[in-house]
Amino acid sequence: MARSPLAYRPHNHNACIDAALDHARVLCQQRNARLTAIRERVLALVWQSHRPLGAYDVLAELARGGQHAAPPTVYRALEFLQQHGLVHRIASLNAFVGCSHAGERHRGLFLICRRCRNVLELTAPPVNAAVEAAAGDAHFQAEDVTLEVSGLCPTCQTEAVDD
Amino acid sequence: MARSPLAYRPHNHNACIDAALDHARVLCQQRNARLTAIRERVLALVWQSHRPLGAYDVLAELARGGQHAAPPTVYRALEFLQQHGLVHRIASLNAFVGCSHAGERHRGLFLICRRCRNVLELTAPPVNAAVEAAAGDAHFQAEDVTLEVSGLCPTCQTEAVDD
DNA sequence: CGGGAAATGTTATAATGTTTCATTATTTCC
DNA sequence: GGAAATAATGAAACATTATAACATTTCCCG
Repeated sequence: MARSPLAYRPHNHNACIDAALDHARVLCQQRNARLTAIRERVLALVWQSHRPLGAYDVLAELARGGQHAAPPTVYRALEFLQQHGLVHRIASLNAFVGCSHAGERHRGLFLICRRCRNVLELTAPPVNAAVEAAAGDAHFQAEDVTLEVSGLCPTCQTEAVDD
Repeated sequence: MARSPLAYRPHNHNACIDAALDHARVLCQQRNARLTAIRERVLALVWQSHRPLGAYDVLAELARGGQHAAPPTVYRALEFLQQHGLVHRIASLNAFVGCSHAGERHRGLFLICRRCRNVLELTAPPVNAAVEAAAGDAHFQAEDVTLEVSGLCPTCQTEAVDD
């Protein structure tokens, strides 16, 4: 049997964070975008886990680190990170998650476990093709796609009692 | 060339509303669900157009009709309507739209025009199949799917200057 | 170094959604 | 029909998420 995706298994998550930060630094340098201290800090916080983090959770984490900030600061940082494809907003949760395909130009599909709340981001070309086709049939010009699937991850299926 | 979908064209919209209300009444009767005055009123308001309506918009419309109501009233009505598949919540807009496939047990796909804000609901089995397949590959047990496509509807494509 | 753009700080407020408890309506069952 | 149980609504307060507006600082570039 295949192993569960990384996001759903225990793993050395510091490696995830470091990789994401390194990647972000490179990307921003290439684009002449300024990955300032706050932006980097917010990115690190979002990557603290594979669970989406609300803007006010980020705020609270900043405060825990002794860094006072007001909502606009966090929203601005998140907006920057989104624009550069470093985080995604999960509309169904009003929360943000690190992008695991940063820089790749992709259309993400998110598998959100309702039990452990971990999120796995997939790139599924057949899904995108099918969506494009459906939109095309309706003569609709697609720009952005929000595709979020809620359910149970492999780990939680085995123990879910239906909570 | 095929005509645009109904939602994007001028049409006798009162017919939409009436059909939706009739359909809702029948469905609720079959299910022993109580389509109370408020619920029916909210459903009618949501169907006022093919544009999603926010909960507070519904509230304002109720007020315009002389009917005082507090937020929970509206949220409760919307929740009931959702549970019975009579309206859908559009997560990316925090708003609600009438379901055009009420009672059919379906998984909707929403085409949201960013210019005129009309929404067309589609049922696209190939899309659902592709999503299921992608989730299955990740051993993920899908329950709910949020699939919202933002872009330009046929009508607005011809005149969109990029606003 | 100085001028301009970008980023951040700060305060206030808007928009969206929920909790809680009281009250009223509706069904059920004798 | 009438009492008990259940479902629905009313009402007030509050929690959460997001933005507006304007002042200040930082950074880049010449």
